[in-house]
Amino acid sequence: MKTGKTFGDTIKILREEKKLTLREVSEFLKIDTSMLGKIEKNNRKPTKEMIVKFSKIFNVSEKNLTIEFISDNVAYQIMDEEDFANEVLKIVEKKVKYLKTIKRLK
Amino acid sequence: MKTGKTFGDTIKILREEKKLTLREVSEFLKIDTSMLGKIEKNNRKPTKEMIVKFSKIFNVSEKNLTIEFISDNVAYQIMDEEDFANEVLKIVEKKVKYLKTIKRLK
DNA sequence: TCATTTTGGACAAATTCAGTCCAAATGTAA
DNA sequence: TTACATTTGGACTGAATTTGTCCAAAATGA
Repeated sequence: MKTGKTFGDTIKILREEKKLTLREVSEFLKIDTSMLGKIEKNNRKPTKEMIVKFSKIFNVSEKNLTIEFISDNVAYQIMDEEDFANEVLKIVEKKVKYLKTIKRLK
Repeated sequence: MKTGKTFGDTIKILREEKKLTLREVSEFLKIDTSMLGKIEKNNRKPTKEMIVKFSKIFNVSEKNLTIEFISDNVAYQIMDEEDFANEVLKIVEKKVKYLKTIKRLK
């Protein structure tokens, strides 16, 4: 699985590769067709359960799909704030290290 | 200004350095004392305006404070999902680059 | 043309979040 | 100890955001 542009793109590409319609996939996920359409357009977010099902129906790693999804959120969040994206990422790295240490101590 | 542990920590440290009480600072920000207390404990988020005022009253760079704040959000977001933090960060970097290109083209 | 898929607006329900109020706890100085 | 100020946190309200559905219009395509 390659990291396409956005999470929605990824899902759409996977779906088309398998020659499935929105209706078919949405039925499997037990959500509205329209909802799935919106997810592919990045204006609704999938739940964890949906991601699990996506990984099943498209036969891709659930972990990768999850990573793909989270990064999408983070990327958008960083982007629409300001132009500090790179600086932010550097600090985030430090913070993550810090928080992991904390976590390990508990 | 150094990057202390969390955004709340940073604010608290700055406040104490200036020997100001919660009441004094919250008055300046025009928010409830309790609200400020929660911000220092990271369970309420400051608005942009609050960050501007923080930077004024503590005499620190607004940009750095903003970066500090955004990174905090991102770090927590990444952390509490799963243990994929580092993988996520790598992908985010790519996505940000991608999104920036898009933005530039528009 | 007819049938199916895709798109997107409008909306209700659900969930999350901000901010305030207040009272209890903690600290401090005389 | 007393008196007073500061800090903390629970409970709550209203606002804002988000989710998911319904439906109809647009696109696709055989």
